Amino acid sequence: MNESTVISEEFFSFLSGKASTAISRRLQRNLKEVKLNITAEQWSILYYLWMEEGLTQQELANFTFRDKPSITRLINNLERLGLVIRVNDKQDRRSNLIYLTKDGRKLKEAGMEQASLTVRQALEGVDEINLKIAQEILEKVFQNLK
Amino acid sequence: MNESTVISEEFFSFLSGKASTAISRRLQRNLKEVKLNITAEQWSILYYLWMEEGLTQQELANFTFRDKPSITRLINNLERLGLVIRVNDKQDRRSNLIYLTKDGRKLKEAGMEQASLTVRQALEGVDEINLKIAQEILEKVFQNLK
DNA sequence: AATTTTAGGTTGTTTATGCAATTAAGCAAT
DNA sequence: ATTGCTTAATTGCATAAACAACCTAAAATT
Repeated sequence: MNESTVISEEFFSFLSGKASTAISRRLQRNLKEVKLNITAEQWSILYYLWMEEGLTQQELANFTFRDKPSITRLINNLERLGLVIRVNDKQDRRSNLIYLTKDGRKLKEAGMEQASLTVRQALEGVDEINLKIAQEILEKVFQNLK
Repeated sequence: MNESTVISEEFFSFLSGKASTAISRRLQRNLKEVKLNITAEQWSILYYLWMEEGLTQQELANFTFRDKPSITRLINNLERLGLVIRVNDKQDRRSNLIYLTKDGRKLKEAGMEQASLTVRQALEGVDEINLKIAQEILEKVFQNLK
């Protein structure tokens, strides 16, 4: 892209993240449809915990590309909902290790199913090869700016 | 995409909109760098007004894919900053037509320049053809879900 | 060992978001 | 003209975001 890049309407759409906004709204809706009363943001934290428990808040911040205060408050809310608990790390007393509660674990199946549904809905009619290209571009953009 | 779609890490990155988050954070930073004290979201409203004044709040909502309450509050803030004014539409008294103030118009050049800078930074080393593909995929995703 | 620097979390403040419910104006159709 | 439906905008409520400032513990320097 050269110096004289002009911002087009399409480009603006790209820049404004309309697609990802649409995805997260749809996820929210799909979660609600099966009575999972968690937000899309809470889902994104749970997702990493479903993969591996005992992550620190800092690790969650890195995974989800949010700042530390955002994670503090998301964990606060998830803790209030009884879905996760903070466990102080004996090795490094600055850190909290975040674990799922039984209730938190129980949401995994339905939570993943609704996410998978959301992805299917989002990608209907999307060519796999082009999708791969799009992912790479977005990854490149992210690397350029992070 | 078939029924058994598994959510991968990359995919999650796609879903979570890391790229667009990074873009809007960078835009924010770039605006600040030239002493433009507006948020990226405010910028996105001003962008459409710089293109055409006298849009209704509903039109701005459609353009920016936000709901009406969000626009109400963004306009409130922009009005408080003295950058826009609401003018009641004589033809349809339910509508507000949003106009830029002199100060609001003055921001156009610098505002567009910083956005353009942001885009250049985001797309460094990105192939134009693949970029086009990525845009199309995102547009398709948006159409699938909106 | 004492001091400085770095790292993990929290709190405060401002802004933004989504959804639901409301008000007021326009439109339709009897 | 009155009733009912739709549309534009606002308000209330809960959640989330970014940034700065802060606290405490760990690590690094001297």
